Amino acid sequence: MSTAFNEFKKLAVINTLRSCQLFTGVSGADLEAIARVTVVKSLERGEYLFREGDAASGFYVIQCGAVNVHRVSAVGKEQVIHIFRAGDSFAEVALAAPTGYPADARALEKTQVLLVQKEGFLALIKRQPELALRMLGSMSSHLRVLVGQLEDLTVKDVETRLANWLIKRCPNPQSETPVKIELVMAKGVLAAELGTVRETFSRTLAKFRGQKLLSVKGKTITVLSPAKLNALLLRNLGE
Amino acid sequence: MSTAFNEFKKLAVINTLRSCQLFTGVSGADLEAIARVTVVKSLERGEYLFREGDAASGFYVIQCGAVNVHRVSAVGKEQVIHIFRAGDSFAEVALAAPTGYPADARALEKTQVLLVQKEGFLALIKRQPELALRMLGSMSSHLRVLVGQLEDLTVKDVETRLANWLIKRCPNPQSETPVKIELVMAKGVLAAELGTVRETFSRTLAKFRGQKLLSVKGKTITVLSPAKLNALLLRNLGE
DNA sequence: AAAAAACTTTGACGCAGGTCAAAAGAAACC
DNA sequence: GGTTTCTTTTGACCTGCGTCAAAGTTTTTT
Repeated sequence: MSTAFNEFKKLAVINTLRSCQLFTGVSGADLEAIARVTVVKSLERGEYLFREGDAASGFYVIQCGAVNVHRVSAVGKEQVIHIFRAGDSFAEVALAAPTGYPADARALEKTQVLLVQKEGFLALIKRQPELALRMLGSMSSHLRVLVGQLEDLTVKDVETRLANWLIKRCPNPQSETPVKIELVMAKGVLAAELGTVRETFSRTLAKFRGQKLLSVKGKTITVLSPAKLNALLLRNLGE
Repeated sequence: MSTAFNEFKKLAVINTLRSCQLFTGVSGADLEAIARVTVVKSLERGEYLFREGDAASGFYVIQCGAVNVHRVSAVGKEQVIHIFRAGDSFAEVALAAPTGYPADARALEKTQVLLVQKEGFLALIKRQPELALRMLGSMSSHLRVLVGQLEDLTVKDVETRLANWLIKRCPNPQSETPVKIELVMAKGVLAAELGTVRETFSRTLAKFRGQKLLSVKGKTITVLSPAKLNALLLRNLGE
């Protein structure tokens, strides 16, 4: 491999790191140091990045594509923990893990990730406590997401969860003007993310359609009246 | 307050810190430094330590008693995240939180906690990156618990969750000799921790009693044959 | 453009578990 | 000891949602 090519690759890596929430504001020199302990991995659709219990070699930053982090029960049922996309970091848990990864991770499409290797990064931290605080922050936000999921899955019903999901992608939930939402994933994948199955998801969409709250055409969902949907959401939450 | 008394209090604090998983192996000098940014809080049964959204002033270590960390939905339903007891630390998330605490915390009985204050502790970390790594480790294990809960609540049924809970407190799950388990909490509290309600919990106990797997007398549950209960658990998990 | 593969929708059905109501213990308080 | 309050148990009932099966759709492949 030519030196020029390596140089190019390093720049690409640094760019991805910079685009990652986790490293905003980190100096160029530090990013370069991180890049030095980083390797790139390519994944085909459906390929596993790691499985539950695998030795934790580091954490990941997504360059492009999407990764489904989930658990599977003995029955084979898959519980989606989160779907990560370009710029997201995940599996920071690996840094502190004497045990392996606590979940499975599989590419939903052709994906490139950076693996920031555990040993090297830990050495870096010792020199830069600032970095450790960032990791702490990132893990805490993942914790928040999980806590939110817990509530979602146990307290709210599917109708409410879907309404919530839709409203989150409406720029202005008070507005009466229709909003088009383009699904990036297959409907079945979204269903899983919402903690349900294709069929129930489909029915719930149908119900909303019946109430003239939205219209569906392929992968495009049009929320006809965000305000009305939002009202329904609040009503569901409110009692 | 006399100096002697303060000295005594400081020793008690350091002792509690030392007994905490999180700080095993931390040097006496460091513990003392931590104790300096720590304050003691007493709580009556039912009293709230903090509520969701409250400004995060630090994380906690339990000296004695028990704290129920949970979320409540708008409907008022309470989802238990975890019940912490003497020696446990929680709300480490506060260290990295620009936002407030992500959940509620309420004492289940008369309880004393140490509040390790955010600002002071963060300053300490900058001098001792080692500490940051410990926090990372602790948060990662909480994350693991949450991931486990997620699976539990969605994938397994109440019968399986209860069996699992019981088996966990049998010294030897293979054994045929009865094991007495003394409940520390009211049955309703345990039910909530298992993600269900009193009634369903009661019925599930009754079902096990009918199968001669256990007997119940007040707050004492006797697992008549851990081996048989374990078999049931494995069967439930296995297909 | 036809065939194959993958994804969605819809109907029928069953059940785990939540809610309501009422009774019976236990514990706490005067 | 008696009354009040809290906890637990049990029965009756209802419902959200998962499963199975079968018919469309859409996308991909060749």
